[in-house]
Amino acid sequence: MSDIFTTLASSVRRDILSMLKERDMTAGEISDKLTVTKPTLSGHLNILKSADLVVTERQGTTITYSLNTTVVDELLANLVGLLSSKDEKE
Amino acid sequence: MSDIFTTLASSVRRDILSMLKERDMTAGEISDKLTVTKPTLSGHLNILKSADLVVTERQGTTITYSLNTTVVDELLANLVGLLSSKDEKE
DNA sequence: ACTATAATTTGGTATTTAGCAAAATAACAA
DNA sequence: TTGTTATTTTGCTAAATACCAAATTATAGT
Repeated sequence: MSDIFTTLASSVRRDILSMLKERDMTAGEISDKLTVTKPTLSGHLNILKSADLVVTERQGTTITYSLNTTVVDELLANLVGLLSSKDEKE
Repeated sequence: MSDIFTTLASSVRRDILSMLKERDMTAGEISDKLTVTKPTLSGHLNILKSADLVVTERQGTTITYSLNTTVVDELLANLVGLLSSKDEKE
């Protein structure tokens, strides 16, 4: 729960998540859409993977990244728990 | 929208938001509950204020902090927009 | 004006993070 | 095994962030 927020603190990583929300993509395809170099992108992908927000599957020389929808849904539930409510007194 | 995530990246700031979710508190009261020094806390409160997540009201020498519930609700809506859905094809 | 209390600002150091180029690894084909 | 493509790891520098102590501001009481 804790490091998910630091994971989301980067706009590059948020952009990646938005793209993967639409469709699965290889690292190269993601790289084509962003301005950072491939090594930099690879670092971001690693962070997303460590946070369990994405999963990977290798097909030959390419690696396809996809959203881990289960964890993303959990994250949203946690966010709502963190910030909403407060309705106890009114 | 962008810097709200960097604002939430700090556990100290998330703790402050959780506390303010329960009740309004002065800077001193918040400080009593946390391990950081007052100057450090003041910096965090400034960041929360700049992100429009909290509002302040001075009463004499004390300053009371409260959640800006309007903006917090907007934030939650944006988060859901960023991460959920993807249901277009299924 | 003087003192006390609450909170913030200033100035500085240390840790973390993001970024790149160059080198390395993985899978495959010839 | 040599070469090619896709991706990652390594090594490094620059920028951002967090933290604290000391100094400062703001308000109220005497």
